[in-house]
Formats: sequence, structure tokens, C-alpha cells
Amino acid sequence: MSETDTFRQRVYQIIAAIPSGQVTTYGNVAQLAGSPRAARQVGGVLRKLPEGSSLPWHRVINRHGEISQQGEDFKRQRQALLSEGVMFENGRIDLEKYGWKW
DNA sequence: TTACTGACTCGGA
DNA sequence: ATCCGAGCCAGTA
Repeated sequence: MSETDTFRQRVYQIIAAIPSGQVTTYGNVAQLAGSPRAARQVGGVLRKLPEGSSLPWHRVINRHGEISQQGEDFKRQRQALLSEGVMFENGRIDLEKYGWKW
């Protein structure tokens, strides 16, 4: 991770390292990227992901263990997680159980 | 350059 | 536990 890396590039690298079947929060990604208060910007980066990106963006959720997206994107994210074995209880994921611990 | 936007989070009620 | 207001800051226009 070089000095000239942008926040976005760091976010890409971090998310690419989240294992299948595990999740992390926007805030955690921001912290690992070196800007602990930029959780919102992590969402901003993912919102503008290039079409056909292989980045596992669905493994990023909010601090309550919920999917932050709406509509069709919400359904796609939920399905992607379920297919990796991540279970929901009342619309929430148990971060103690599925949270990514590096 | 300035001005908005918002896949978030924190703290108080 | 839930709700809401305020702050945040990289992108974008």
C-alpha cells in the first residue's frame, strides 16, 4: 500500500481480502483504509463500482449487522450472502459470528 | 474552485 | 432496544 494510493484503491484492496462467508462493516473498512470517520465514503466508493467488478461488495454491511441497500440491490446482496452460508435472524447478521477477524 | 451528495456512525433521549 | 440530529469526508458535478 503505497503513499500515493487513493482512499478508493485501499477500499478495493481491503474488501478483496474479506473471506467468503464472512462480513465486515463500512466503519471497519474505513478504519483499515486509514480514515476511521469515512465510513460513509466507503459506501460512496461501492455505489460507483465499475460494471462487472469482481469485488465482493456484498460482504460489507452496517454496524447493526443489516444490509444498507434498498430495493433490488438489497435482494441481490441478501441472496449473495445466503449463498455463502451467512445466516440472517430478523433481517440481521450476527457480527460476533460472521464478522471478519483478520 | 466551490457546493452538494449520501451503500455511515455516534451519542443522546 | 429504537429513533433522531449532527458530524463526517471522498466523490462528483
